[in-house]
Amino acid sequence: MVRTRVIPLAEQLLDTLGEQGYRSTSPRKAVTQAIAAKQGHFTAEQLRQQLPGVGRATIYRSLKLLVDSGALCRVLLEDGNLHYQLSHQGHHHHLLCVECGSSQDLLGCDIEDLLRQVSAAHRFQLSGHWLEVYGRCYDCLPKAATG
Amino acid sequence: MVRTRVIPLAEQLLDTLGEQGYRSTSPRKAVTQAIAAKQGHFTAEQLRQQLPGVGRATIYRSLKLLVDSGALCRVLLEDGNLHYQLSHQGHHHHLLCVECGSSQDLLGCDIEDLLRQVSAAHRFQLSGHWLEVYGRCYDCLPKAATG
DNA sequence: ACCATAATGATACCTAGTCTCGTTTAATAT
DNA sequence: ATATTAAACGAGACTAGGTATCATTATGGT
Repeated sequence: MVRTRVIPLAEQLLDTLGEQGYRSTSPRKAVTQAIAAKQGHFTAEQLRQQLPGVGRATIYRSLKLLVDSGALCRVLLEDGNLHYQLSHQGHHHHLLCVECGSSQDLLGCDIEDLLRQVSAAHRFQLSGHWLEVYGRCYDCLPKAATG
Repeated sequence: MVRTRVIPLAEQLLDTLGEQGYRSTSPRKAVTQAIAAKQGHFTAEQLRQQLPGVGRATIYRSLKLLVDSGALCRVLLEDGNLHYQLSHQGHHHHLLCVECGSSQDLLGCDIEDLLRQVSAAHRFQLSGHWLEVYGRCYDCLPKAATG
């Protein structure tokens, strides 16, 4: 069994940018570190409050680069707010916990198949879709019941 | 066969508001008429441009009332913009044509079932979801092919 | 160490929407 | 028909979230 070196997440994110020819600047380090320290999803605004030394434009620029590079993905919460979270795989959906903000990835599920069938039945040429699923994760069920 | 009187759509919308105790004012008439004349989805901004005589706040207020009353529903487009459209049924999803802006309702499909199964498998208590499907309707396929 | 240029932050701006408040108007009572 | 009064209105201030501009700074290659 080969033990691969565990690259800290922040470094990984920075490397992703590096691979695409983007420089490794100190604001970007701050942003990637802040992101790496997060659990679950977060907003640009949260990041901004956490990094008062980094300009607003820089934060939005960094988020955009990371989304474009596939390292982050955007998720839309029930309240209509846009959040970001680490993206571990290609296209997939999320079970978003409304209680603790965690999310589980929904991999290899049959939703795409179903959508393909349904679209075909409506003579509709499918080009994309957006799905978010809201609820409570197992850890948060007790809270919801007693709280 | 009973032939029911066809109530013009604008009147229907106004009646919906009336049933809930809201007054039938001339700005509201203008808004419901503009909506009734639309095909497919539209933004608050489009409505605003079409009705320069109606105040911004009034347009947003009317939209909110109509959404709350169930006559309209909100749809989120691929570009992240919020649109509105007539809502013919309860909770359902839409096949949104990115070409002409029309939409087909997806009724009685199995997506909810699938989501319930998947959630259960992840020990996740489902409370809601948001799904939009993008593509081209049958009428727009030729355009996409030749254009 | 130098240099070209990518990246930055301050700030102005923009879009989409909400809030406030003095005025108008619809629906009801007279 | 008129008076009454609360609902609804519009103007405009304000907010949140995000983008554009541009002079300055810092990075990475030489």
